[in-house]
Amino acid sequence: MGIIFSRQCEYALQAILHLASQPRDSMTSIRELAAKLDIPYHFLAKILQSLATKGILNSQRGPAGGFALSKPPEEINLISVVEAIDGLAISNQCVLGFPECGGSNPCALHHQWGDIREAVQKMLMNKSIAKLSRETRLSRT
Amino acid sequence: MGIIFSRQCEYALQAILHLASQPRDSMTSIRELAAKLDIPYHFLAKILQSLATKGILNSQRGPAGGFALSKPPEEINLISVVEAIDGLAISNQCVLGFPECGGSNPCALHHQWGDIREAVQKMLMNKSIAKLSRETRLSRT
DNA sequence: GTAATTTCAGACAAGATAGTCTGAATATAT
DNA sequence: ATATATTCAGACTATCTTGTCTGAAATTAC
Ligand code: SF4
Ligand code: SF4
Repeated sequence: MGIIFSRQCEYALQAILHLASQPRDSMTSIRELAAKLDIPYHFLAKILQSLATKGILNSQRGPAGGFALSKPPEEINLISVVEAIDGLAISNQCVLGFPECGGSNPCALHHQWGDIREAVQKMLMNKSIAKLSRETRLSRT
Repeated sequence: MGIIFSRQCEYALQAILHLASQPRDSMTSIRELAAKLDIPYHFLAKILQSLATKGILNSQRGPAGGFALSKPPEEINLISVVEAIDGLAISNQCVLGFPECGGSNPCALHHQWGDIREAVQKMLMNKSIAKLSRETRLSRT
């Protein structure tokens, strides 16, 4: 697992970020993505397939086929990607791992963690792929 | 894995929290801790041993033996526990999982994630076990 | 000194996540 | 039609995390 997202989720974000930098009408193959991003081919394949069935990507078979964003990058925010791969545990579960404690009788950490969690969610919701891609291109070669 | 800390780390925090609620000079056995917190006995044993070798807990063998905090709970902050179990990855690694990117040419997420990361660290550093235990006792039964 | 109770140490098993492999289905180009 | 390039589907392996088991070493009580 990555630091906060699963490995799969990290790969998904990286891939989508790359797709956003490509011309909107073109398809990008797994082969190319895997090579550029240095992600295991077949592992990436599964992740992309999963994103396709969830409606985030379009897929096209055959030569010149591949994947592309299903919506303009302005309309895709990070949280929808995270949710598609990792689910919503990050929004609900307890940081300390206490089993029976939804927050009805919150401990000291709950509020402070709540603030942080909110910040994360806001960040993920407000950041569209478009924004992120634009800013990323500025700084990463 | 838990949501942000490993399962081990969650258990460690729970155990330490419980130890902080016990009289300072008494020892608490693994058996008792495992039962009260509903944590697998031998798994907890390893975690406590690990915390003992790292100097966070004292241990005592034989009947009436067990574990106790090595320092008054005011002097133990959460981050030292997290560091002992999970290491410092949370402080250093990239959220997106990009390999070669320590932040020298940061992407758009880096700064925002940086803010959040700082908030987490501040929270973990400022919250002593004593504080947390006190406030926890108020709200949990 | 013997029995009981505990931590300590390390091997082992189970489960989850990550990654690999093979082949079928589909689309394109010649 | 045939060859080629791709996604699609699913079984399989590897690795890491979590959890279990067994027995030794230490301490206390009698
Ligand atoms: S109140 Fe504390 S223990 Fe309960 S869910 Fe919130 S952070 Fe976890
Ligand atoms: S700049 Fe972006 S990609 Fe690089 S370490 Fe920071 S968050 Fe990760």
